[in-house]
Amino acid sequence: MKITIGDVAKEANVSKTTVSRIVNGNYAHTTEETKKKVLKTIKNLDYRPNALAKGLKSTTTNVLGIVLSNLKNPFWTTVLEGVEDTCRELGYNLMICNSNEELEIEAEYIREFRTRRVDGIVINPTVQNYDLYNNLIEENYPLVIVNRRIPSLEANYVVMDNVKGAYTGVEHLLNTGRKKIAVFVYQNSYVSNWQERVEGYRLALLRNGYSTSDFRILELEQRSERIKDCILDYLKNNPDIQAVFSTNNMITLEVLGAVNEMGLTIPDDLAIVSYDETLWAKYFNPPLTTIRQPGYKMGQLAVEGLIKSINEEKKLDPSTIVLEPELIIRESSDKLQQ
Amino acid sequence: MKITIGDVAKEANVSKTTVSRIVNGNYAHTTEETKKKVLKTIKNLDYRPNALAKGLKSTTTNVLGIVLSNLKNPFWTTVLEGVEDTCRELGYNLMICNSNEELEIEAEYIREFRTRRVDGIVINPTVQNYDLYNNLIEENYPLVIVNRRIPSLEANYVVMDNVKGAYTGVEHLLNTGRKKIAVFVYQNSYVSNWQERVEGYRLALLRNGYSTSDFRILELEQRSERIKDCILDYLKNNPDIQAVFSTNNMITLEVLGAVNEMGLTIPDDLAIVSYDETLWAKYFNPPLTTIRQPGYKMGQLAVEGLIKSINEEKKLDPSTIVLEPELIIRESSDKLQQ
DNA sequence: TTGAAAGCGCTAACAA
DNA sequence: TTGTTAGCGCTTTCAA
Repeated sequence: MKITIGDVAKEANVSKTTVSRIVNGNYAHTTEETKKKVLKTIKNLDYRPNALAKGLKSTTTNVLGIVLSNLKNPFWTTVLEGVEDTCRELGYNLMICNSNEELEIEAEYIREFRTRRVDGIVINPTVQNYDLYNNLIEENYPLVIVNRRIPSLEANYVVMDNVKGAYTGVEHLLNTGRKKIAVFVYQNSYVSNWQERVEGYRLALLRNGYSTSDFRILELEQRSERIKDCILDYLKNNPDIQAVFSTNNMITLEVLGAVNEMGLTIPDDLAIVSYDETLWAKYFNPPLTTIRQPGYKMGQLAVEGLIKSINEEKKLDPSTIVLEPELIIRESSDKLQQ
Repeated sequence: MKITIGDVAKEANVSKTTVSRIVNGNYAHTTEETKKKVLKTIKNLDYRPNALAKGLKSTTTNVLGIVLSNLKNPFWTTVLEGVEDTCRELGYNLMICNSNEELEIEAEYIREFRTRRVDGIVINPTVQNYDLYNNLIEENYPLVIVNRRIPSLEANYVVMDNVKGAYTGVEHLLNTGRKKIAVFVYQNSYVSNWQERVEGYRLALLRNGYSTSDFRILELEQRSERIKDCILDYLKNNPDIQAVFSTNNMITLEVLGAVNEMGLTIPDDLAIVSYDETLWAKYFNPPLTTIRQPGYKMGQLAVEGLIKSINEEKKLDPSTIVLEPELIIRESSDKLQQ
């Protein structure tokens, strides 16, 4: 039924070795004539090499695995695009899975990737499976961790400068005349990003003459259905707030919902700066000021680094790449009119 | 270095056969004692079966491939979620790639999937590689086509009822008092969906007492940077238009941009109904009336059908599943005030 | 209940 | 330049 390398060899009257060489573009040991002959029979028989057999023999599959934690957030779609494009360019295929922030699923998928002998793994970790990540690194399994840092784990990272992003956003709000600024953030002690963004907020206030008593921090429960209600309560109880710095694009949507419901005007009643540039941000009325993260670039660099460490003979020193976010100023944070 | 089934066998003083049976949960031929012994050594040695070797032998990989055409559109993220979850539930892993609507890339990826012996393929086709799809079907390669129909190709489809979705949306606009309704659509003669949505628009007008002379159809170039300009021109040249039926969520965003720029008020100056419910639709001001497509369900049914046809001995008759869209009414199409 | 042995399709060291 | 041969790690038939 299936055409194998043996069928081609027989048909072309050469050995399997010769066919193998030609299939793999290794023409150095072959006359032009046999090359042509073999190429022709390959075409005639519509021969397709079996990647499983090849992988079994060569212990390399040219497949990479990626573990994401949330498919809904469009930021990850951008990262995935970068990953996918780069894989294609460099001749790799991609296995994808979604841990949905659950430890067990993450562990199961990593195990699965190893069983399938993927050449390397890109992961946005739940952060909580420390032994799992550590194990991978100890066994020298090619791995790049993206977006989140894992405390005290030496590894290859591609992450964003979250402190700087938040700092820039909050300072912009101060510069446009806001004095009472709140930050909205998910509570999750494992994810460094969110703490870093709050840290950026704190720093911006402190370095601009404010004190810790000016901090206004609202922590929200990520999985909750009641996020908008929490935001409504908060805004009603703190009518002096002039601006919200939102650390996540899903939170931003809920803020906008709450603002609509309260009949507030943006930016006069409340200015908004939001993390993550999205497809829709510039189409809102008024358009949203956002902090754009280079997600595509993150995906690209992760794959490039991964493939580099796959190809390297000896273990490389772990490296951390930090990417810079960029503030995109739009009308949701226009200068305050006095 | 790597632990193989042989290492386990040696360590446990049994044959490879016995280990193989136990690894695969086949305990029928084994005493409780050897089972325990083997299970223990597997754990001790941290043995991981090699999926490549297994696949080579059993000619089945438990991997599915999916070819998407556009990662940016959040509709596809939803579909992907359905696909991913269902794969996980049914014990399959997923390879993903993005054709980006390009024929050559689509063909290359399909070839790659076959080389890797994925057990089946889910595809949102560019529609233009007819021979490629036909070839797959002739060779009885498990395949499910989602979202788009390919003319005169008998295959397994999971698609949406686009005529009905558009019909419902346009009729809703008529019912709320609009008489001059335009439809905005991408021009692409290959994609049935868009033609079907225009068809739904036409039908809704005709069945409600309008004639072909009332049709207002704006075709837009998908890859163009000038979409908003085209929309602006159109709206300025046709000031009598009371409502826009947008067949795509990206077009909708451009319409909103144009509306903001012209200073029009929604829904009084212009009502909007848009294809595809999105994360952001309900947070706009005013919230958008949309047509929700069951993308998650589409992904789920595609995978379930695919696995069914993988497991079936004899070839099943091709089946087409049509999913129903749902109109979500919000303020962007509020009743017209006279 | 257990195991020996053949072979899945391919690669590569070595020989010719 | 070309081919022979020995596996890669696993499953499975058949025999013990």
